[in-house]
Amino acid sequence: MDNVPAAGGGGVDLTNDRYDSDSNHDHEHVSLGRILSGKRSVVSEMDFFADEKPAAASKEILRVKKESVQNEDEQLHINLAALQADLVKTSVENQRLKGMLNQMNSNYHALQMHLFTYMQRQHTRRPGNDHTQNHEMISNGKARQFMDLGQAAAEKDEVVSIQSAFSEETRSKDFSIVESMEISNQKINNSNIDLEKSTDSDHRRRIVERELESPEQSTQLAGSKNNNNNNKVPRFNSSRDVEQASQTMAMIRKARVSVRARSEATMISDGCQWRKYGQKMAKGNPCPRAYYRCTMASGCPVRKQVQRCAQDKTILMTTYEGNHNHPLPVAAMGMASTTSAAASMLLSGSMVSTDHQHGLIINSNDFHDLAKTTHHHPLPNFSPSLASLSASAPFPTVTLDLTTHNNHNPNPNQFHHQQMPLSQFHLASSNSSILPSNILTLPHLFSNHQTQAAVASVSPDTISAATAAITTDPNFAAALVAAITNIMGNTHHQSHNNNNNNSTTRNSSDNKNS
DNA sequence: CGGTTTTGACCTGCGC
DNA sequence: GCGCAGGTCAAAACCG
Repeated sequence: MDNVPAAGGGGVDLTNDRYDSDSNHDHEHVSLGRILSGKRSVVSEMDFFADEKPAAASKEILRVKKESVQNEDEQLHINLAALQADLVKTSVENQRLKGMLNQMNSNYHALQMHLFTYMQRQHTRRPGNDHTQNHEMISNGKARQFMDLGQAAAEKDEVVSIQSAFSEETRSKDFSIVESMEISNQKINNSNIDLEKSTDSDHRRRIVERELESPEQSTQLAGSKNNNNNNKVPRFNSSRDVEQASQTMAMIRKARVSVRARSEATMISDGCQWRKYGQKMAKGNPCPRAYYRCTMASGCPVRKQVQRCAQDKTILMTTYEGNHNHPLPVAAMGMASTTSAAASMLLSGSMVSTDHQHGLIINSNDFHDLAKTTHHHPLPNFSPSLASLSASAPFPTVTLDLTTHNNHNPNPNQFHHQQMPLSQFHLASSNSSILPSNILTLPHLFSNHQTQAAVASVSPDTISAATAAITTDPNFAAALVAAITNIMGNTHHQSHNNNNNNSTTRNSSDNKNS
């Protein structure tokens, strides 16, 4: 290219002046043929002066060059048009997402404020209440309010109206998080109004019971926005339901977040300080399981278990349990929101609907909505490649499997072949030889290409840090409330069905340390 | 010397 | 009631 004189340039004029009188077309063709056939490998300025018909040749070169440039222009225009079309589509999608985000955001915060007010009121009405975490909740503001749902749930007959907003009925296909929050808001509102009028706890209890016994009223409270939701409003019309709700809340306190990630290290650093307090040989796994306790603050209840996968020893399984009772360091908080959003989305009944034939379906588009709604900042470059929710384990366990795409795959092109359809994917019993059979698998929550790339590039350390932070995120408990009540119905059925396949089934071997 | 790790003993829950 | 397995305790060892 550099060797070709510019069209209309001085070089061309110069050759024309010099060789204008000669018009040997054969020679011209020979020269052109040589040029076009590439036999003259380099068309330099020196070549033009040496040739008998450089002017004609250069014109032809210019013509060819011009055609080439035109072709490139056409190609550019096509690409530009495609880009512009993509931009328009993206813009439209952004507008739609913004609208959804705003709506969810406002509802979410309204619910937070109502719940906070409600629980604060309960706290102040019980002078003997020594719930330290309640105190923290009040002192730290709304950031911690959801962390205490578990404690609050101990007062089951007072919190049940909140629970009911996250009923199992959220499994219904068209039951959105916004609707759930609206119902919660209105029910909490109603409870607050009644409670303000009441002066004694018995009266308050009667009010809650009245609410439980009159689901139709609650339905009306949920508003007439969507009549189809009338039959989706929670119904706690028996003491058994209340007891079940109480059990659900107890489970929440025992909820776990588990992460599978590839790592050579014995324990991946997650920004927190841990002290090992035990090690055991677990059944069916030659690798010992290590038990760690958070030592960043005295009395922090968070514990974690670290164990290598029996089938693939490059996979490190880290399970977190409990909520930190202290602020997390930046290192641990960096990716917290995204992972928390993943857990929230996974657990949120609003995102999961029921296909009675195939199990649960989750809409991948909703993840980003919820992530932005609950965390108010762009997603870090972290996403779990696979998440699952154990329904039959003793404790509800969210498992984020980051090994599927966060592997050492030498061929990045295979990446895309592994992807599930972008819009929806089924949650079905896992046949994986690594994942426990009792864990419901949500294949790939994050299906856009950007997040796929992020998954491919994220480091195990970061993953672990993010997961540890899940347990500290105030939204996590809230999401658990929704999710566990959501899956309770399924849980009971599936736990019965899966009892014989439970991965925690014990064998007769003695794994005790000796 | 204080904090952490190791490791055998102990506790608890569950199934038979 | 017994055995098994998971989980925790706590004394000793280890480490910086």
